Amino acid sequence: MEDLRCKVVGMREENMRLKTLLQKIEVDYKDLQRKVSDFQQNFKKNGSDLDPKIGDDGDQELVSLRLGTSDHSTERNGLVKVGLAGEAAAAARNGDGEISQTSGKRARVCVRARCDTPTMNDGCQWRKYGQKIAKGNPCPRAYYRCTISPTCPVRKQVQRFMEDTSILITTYEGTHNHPLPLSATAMASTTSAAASMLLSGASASQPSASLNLYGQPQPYLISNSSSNTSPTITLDLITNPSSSNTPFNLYPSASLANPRFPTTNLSFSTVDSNTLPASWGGGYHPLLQQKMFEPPYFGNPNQVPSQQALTETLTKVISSDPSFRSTIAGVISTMVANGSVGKMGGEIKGENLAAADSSTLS
DNA sequence: CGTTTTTGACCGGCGC
DNA sequence: GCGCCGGTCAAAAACG
Repeated sequence: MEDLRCKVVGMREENMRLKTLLQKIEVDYKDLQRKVSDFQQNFKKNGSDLDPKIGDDGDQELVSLRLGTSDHSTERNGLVKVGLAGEAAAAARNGDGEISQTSGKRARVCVRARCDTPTMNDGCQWRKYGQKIAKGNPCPRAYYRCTISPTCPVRKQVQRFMEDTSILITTYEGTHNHPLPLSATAMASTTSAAASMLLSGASASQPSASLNLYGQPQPYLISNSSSNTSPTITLDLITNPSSSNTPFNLYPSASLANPRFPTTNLSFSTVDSNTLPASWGGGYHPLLQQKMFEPPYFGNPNQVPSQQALTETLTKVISSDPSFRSTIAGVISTMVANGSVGKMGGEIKGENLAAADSSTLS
């Protein structure tokens, strides 16, 4: 009983912190947006070789900051239309059919995670349509397509990591052309934000862009072909015992350079948890799942003592890393746009997201 | 009986 | 041009 009261008090404090955090995110986002706007204007004035299509759509917002929500009008109507940003961003940039740097190749988001089940439950419905033994990895690679809509082009590849078969490597490709179930939105948001970040980096021909994540080679190569043919961003959700204390790492440069496209790696490993969320069924970013949206009655008791530390780390990460900020903003904006926040549990709706305004976040 | 999975065949891109 | 390889197709099998 006493324990429960402590937890409730803890949750309230947590909510207050998160509320503050969200306000800070919003302020940072606006600041970032302003900087991007300035950046674009400078480029226009200076006759830069940056893709002229960027920022031409009137609202002075970089595609990359849209975090993968491919259709604003749809979003405003309360439908969630999220997915990998590759096609959406490319389409936005190439409204007249102009070929961008991606050369028609879709951005891929590769999620590496520790998972016991054959596939990660990301909330979507998938139908397996093929399986292959890829060269260099004895573990078969399975091919799935989204079956929520018969016309949905989204595919995913699932393969076990050769050197540690408990690690599941899921590669998403394409953009959902239909509303997603609630449970699938956060994963799609996260991957779409990641893909947006990748494309925002890939679209810039100069390394000076503030969101540029260019040139972060993969520390592990899953197979050498997929990453060679498409720009790929890797979300690493695997605990790395040797990692530093920050749960969010941009991998330092490694020796495996991608010959054709940049590969960006984002690590969401935490020092506290040594398992990946067994299920993405909750549909949240693992960090968010643990820290923001997990109702106390579902909470893992083992995580309670470290919550404050994690919160502090999260705060530090968010305030220090614009890319992660973008990812979180993407998730939050999707939730807000979907009106789904309240369903996600706890006081997050009434208190924590009161300050969140979808029009400013999306 | 409808849906999903399995699995060999096929196709296209790429390197030599 | 040829062979290799990844990705997809589609018929058959399995499943619920």
